[in-house]
Amino acid sequence: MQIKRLCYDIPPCEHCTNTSNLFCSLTKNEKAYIGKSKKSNFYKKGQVIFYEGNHANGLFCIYRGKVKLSKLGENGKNQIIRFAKEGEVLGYRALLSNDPYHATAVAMEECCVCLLSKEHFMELLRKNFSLAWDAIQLLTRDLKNAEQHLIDVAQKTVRERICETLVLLKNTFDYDEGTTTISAALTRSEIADIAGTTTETVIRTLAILNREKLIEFDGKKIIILNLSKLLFEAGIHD
Amino acid sequence: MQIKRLCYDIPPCEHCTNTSNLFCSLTKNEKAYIGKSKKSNFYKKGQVIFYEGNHANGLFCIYRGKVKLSKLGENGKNQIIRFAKEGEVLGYRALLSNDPYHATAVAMEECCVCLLSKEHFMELLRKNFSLAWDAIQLLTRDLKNAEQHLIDVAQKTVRERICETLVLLKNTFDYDEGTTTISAALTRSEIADIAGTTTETVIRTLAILNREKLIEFDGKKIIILNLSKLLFEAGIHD
DNA sequence: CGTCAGCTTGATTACTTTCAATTGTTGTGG
DNA sequence: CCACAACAATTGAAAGTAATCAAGCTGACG
Repeated sequence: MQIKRLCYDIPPCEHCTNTSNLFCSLTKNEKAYIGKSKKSNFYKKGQVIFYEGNHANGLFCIYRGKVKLSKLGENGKNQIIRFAKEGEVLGYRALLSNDPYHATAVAMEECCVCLLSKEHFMELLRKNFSLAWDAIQLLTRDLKNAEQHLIDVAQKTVRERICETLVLLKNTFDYDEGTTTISAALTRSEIADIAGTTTETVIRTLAILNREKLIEFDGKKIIILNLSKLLFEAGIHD
Repeated sequence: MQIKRLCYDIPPCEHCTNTSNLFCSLTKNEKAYIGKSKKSNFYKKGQVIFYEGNHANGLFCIYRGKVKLSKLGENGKNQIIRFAKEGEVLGYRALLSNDPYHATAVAMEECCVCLLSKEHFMELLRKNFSLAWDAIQLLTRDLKNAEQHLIDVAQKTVRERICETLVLLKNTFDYDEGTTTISAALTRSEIADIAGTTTETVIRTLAILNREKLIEFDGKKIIILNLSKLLFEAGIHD
């Protein structure tokens, strides 16, 4: 039972070994303060951590696991906005702008997520410039990514977008130890929801990329055989 | 000569009548501080205020005029990211993340833009929580818009996107006094760069919308005849 | 008055989606 | 452990949508 294993050993925030991108510049005391009313929750694959449109009452910090953030279009179609993994925070945007959550967060695998109280977080934010600064850095990063993603979707062909999605998955989740197998196993329909296309087109395109020896399949997982060619095909020429 | 008229009367920041979305919570003294080394510049239609990729050495604050922010895709095609008008700031994202400008800013008409020194801004930011807070609010707003725009481009048809673009233009620039004529005159190719399509398709679609009595043309400008139907066609059902 | 940029229209082509049908996989309860 | 249900992947054919290419038009401006 993987869930049992996860239950062990969730340290208090001040001893958390995750290098959180939001709390990295806090002192031990500050971390302890923010974690005062920490609640750790477990989610199985597919379970929802929060729903788009619902009231935001806390900050989620991923202790273990991968999470996908998605948003519904007017027509009911899902669009995956971004991913988050160990050490990353969720829902900070909603807290900062005092809006409802703008996206739905779903566990992609067994997850352990800590919920930090809105009050403690906001309190510390007011007093601590470096926390506000880190929040700004996070926002600028997300904004940059969102704008880049926008241009990609608007201008690239489906094939390019799918190649780029594979690169994104590799960068976000890394390879399985010692291989070039992307460590996250997504469904074709999830890949479609990132690239902004349909399941069928993803299947056909992946089959072509496979025939072209750019990728290979290992069960549900995807092995990258030729990363540089994939980058080229994705229209990424840096 | 409109440019001559604009030259008159640019007040120091502490007496600026624009309700800036970034400086609204500053005191007079703080505004004076930030405006210490203010330089006001004039741009004619089509002139570039800053280029994507160039080093960011100051904060631009629009005193008069409208500006478009665009970004190049890998294939060289332009994508208009957003617009800005009187009172809005440009380039704050680059300053905050210490990156180069991520977009190119072009004057859409006669503009007067004040350049505030990076040092004074950053200095005040460090000392003044309410300024940092306003920056956070601005970032969350832009992020929300970017994500919404992403979903629109990814999921809507060209027709929906063009309808939505017209609504966006109306919301951003308002009508000409006492009419339903969108006050900004964009080229078809600019509209295409917002909606993520081609000039020809914009022309064809606008012609159809015209035939359907949703819009009308007044020279280069577009008159909205039926806003609620346009909203519906844009897939905006709030 | 010529030129240049923007606008318009038509015809063709390419790409993607949609629909439909089939097979494969996984997890659950009897 | 098997049967079954639910979900995921696959394949093919048909339909639609928008991009591309090519050509002519219009209006502003030096």
